[in-house]
Amino acid sequence: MATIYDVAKAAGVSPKTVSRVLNNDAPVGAETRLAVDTAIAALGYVPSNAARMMRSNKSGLVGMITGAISTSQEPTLPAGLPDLFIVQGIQQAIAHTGMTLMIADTGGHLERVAPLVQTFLRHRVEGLIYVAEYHQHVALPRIPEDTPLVLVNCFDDLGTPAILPDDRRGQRDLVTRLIAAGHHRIGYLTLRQDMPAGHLRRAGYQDALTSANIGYDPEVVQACDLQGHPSEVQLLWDAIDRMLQLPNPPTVFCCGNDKMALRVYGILRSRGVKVPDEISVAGYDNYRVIAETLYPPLTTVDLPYAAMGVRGAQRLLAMISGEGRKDQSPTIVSGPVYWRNSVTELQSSNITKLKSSGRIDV
Amino acid sequence: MATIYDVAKAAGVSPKTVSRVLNNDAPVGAETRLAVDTAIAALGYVPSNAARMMRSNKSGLVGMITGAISTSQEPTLPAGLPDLFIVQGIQQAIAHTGMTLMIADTGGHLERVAPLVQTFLRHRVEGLIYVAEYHQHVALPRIPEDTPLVLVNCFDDLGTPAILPDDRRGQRDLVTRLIAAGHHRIGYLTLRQDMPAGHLRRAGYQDALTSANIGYDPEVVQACDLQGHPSEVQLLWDAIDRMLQLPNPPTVFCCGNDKMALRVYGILRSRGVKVPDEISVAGYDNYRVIAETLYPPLTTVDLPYAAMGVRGAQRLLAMISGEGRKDQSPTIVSGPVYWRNSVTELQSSNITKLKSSGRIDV
DNA sequence: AGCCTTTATGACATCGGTGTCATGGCCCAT
DNA sequence: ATGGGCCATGACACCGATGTCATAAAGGCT
Repeated sequence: MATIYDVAKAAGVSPKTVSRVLNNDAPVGAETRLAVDTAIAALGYVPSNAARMMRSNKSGLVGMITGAISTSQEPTLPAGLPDLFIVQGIQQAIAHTGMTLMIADTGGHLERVAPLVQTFLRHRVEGLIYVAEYHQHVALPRIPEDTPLVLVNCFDDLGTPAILPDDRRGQRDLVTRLIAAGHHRIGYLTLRQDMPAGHLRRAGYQDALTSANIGYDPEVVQACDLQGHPSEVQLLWDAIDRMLQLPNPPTVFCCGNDKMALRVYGILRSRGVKVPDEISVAGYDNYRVIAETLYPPLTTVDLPYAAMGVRGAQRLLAMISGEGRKDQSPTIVSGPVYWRNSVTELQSSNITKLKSSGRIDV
Repeated sequence: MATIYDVAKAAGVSPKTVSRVLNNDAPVGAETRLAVDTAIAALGYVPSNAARMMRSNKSGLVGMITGAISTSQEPTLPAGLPDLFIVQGIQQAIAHTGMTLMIADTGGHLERVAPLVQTFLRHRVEGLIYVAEYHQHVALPRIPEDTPLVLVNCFDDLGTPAILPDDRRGQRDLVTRLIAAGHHRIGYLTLRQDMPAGHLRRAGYQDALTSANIGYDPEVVQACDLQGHPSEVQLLWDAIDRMLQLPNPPTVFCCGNDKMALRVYGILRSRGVKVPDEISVAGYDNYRVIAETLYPPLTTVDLPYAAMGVRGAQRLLAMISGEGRKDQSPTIVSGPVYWRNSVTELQSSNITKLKSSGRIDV
């Protein structure tokens, strides 16, 4: 690979002048510049970042560690990966500043984080981002104080800056919208309550009911998430059966996520129940392959993964440039409700009001 | 950040001795080694890859460029991203060798490839991988001869090493299996024929018919892919309607991909047709969120994305170490058929025979 | 004309590691 | 005792950029 010395020799100038042409940080004669540019092109010269870094101590690198591109082969784990939109968001925001993103994967093994951090530190990354595959609590090994770190889709006990989805608000917005559409009996098939997403979404469900003065009825709420375990379908089927046989059955099934909604479609139709004519269905995540492909398309709440990635990168970049290093408050990102045809409007009286509040997407 | 000189001073030895301890490339006295290790720990020293690279000219970096993590915001494009399993495979194989993966994204704009390559070259990557989001032909800008390049999920006219899915064989295997299960009238809702996947899969469908001495009937084959255009559902609906009303209707619908199969489930059930009791459905891709979540689970062909990633990385690593640099033949990776409950066995006479041939997964 | 500023360029040191070579003990076989 | 070989260590140059300083020519001002 050609070096700056080769270029200098070919152009008949000093290496320093070549450097000046490259960086445009000092005036260079037009003729000289031309000679240098010609030599660069002829030799196919590309400056070495390593050498540049030796002096400037700026690597232009950001490291990202994730379990999201899970390397694990265990089929028990969810294999969805829309969470990779987070990576997309980060990439986009990082590239925008001319920095380069290095990525590494833990394969779900937290003990692999430390060596990966070590590798990144060797490359003198200017910051680190840790991305979790779903909203969760994490305990990372300690990372040197002077390397900024941002957590995305997860949080820890140390007040490390975190970017989190606003599950509670999202679910509240959706249910509020359902109520506005005339649904006052809202079945809720929840995720596991020991996961932040499950717990927060359910809280949002209750928030919406409370605001609308609708009582919370445990009869129409049931956890149906066994994390992909085969008996999950049976559990769902039974829950739906039970709720439909109530004297006052739900007019809509609100599902813990879109994947569950996909199952619910299948179950309802297998029972000969029409969606949405006889019962409405809503999901959560705006997992597009499901939500947009289902027929009818699914009403759901956007899990703003791409935006979270962008915000995470932005927050990291700010920390790199010295801003807000001590700010420990998490950044909560909320996504809009996507209102599609899986939900029937039972009455449209007060929807206009909601729309003008700006929280509802059409 | 501490340097090797700081460590040397703290340990009372020369920098070179510290280097020897770090690399274990020459004998060091036990006492000295201890002193150095202590100093390293005390100072939190991490060697600089940049400095190391200056001498050795080995960066330990591999660059990956992709349109797969598409940055584009255009909702017209598919937003599925199981193709990111390719990234997972690559990451896994690269990490295994101790190298580090840098990634960049074109956002679907081919003209952004050149500057990204430039960035990678500055970091002196030892090889490059280009990943496409779906099986396609590409024309990349020229890349310096001495930097190995591997294409994954795409190919070009220059004989650049490529890793491709065996769409033809996959579809042939699936249809062969359908025929063995007694399905002799096989409806095929294809992808666009101008895309390699569409064309090859259809060829595989014909291969299987031919082998089984079943005539190809254009009446039961129809392209139903408008790449997410809204009228796609209508097109599918009409095609299904038409085929079901034939005097001799199909006993199974073979779909161009799993996403289409998901739609077909919805359409069939909306028409009151039971899957699989009244008609069977098969997909392609083994897009797990769909295939495993659908009820009943979908029979499909695995698109071996993770394996393709691994193979791509392996091929690149081989080229980096000088092997097979001139080999222009593409690596074709095939995935197994996943036989699930969406297909009814009309007759099971000769299935055992097929199973023992090893091509069928149970 | 004389001085100061600006422009254009080069010499040289430096960043943090590692390859090369040299050096001084020590052990062992002759 | 003595020369050869191994062990343990250090001095020094070098990788490829760039920051600092020096220098020379050109242009502007009094």
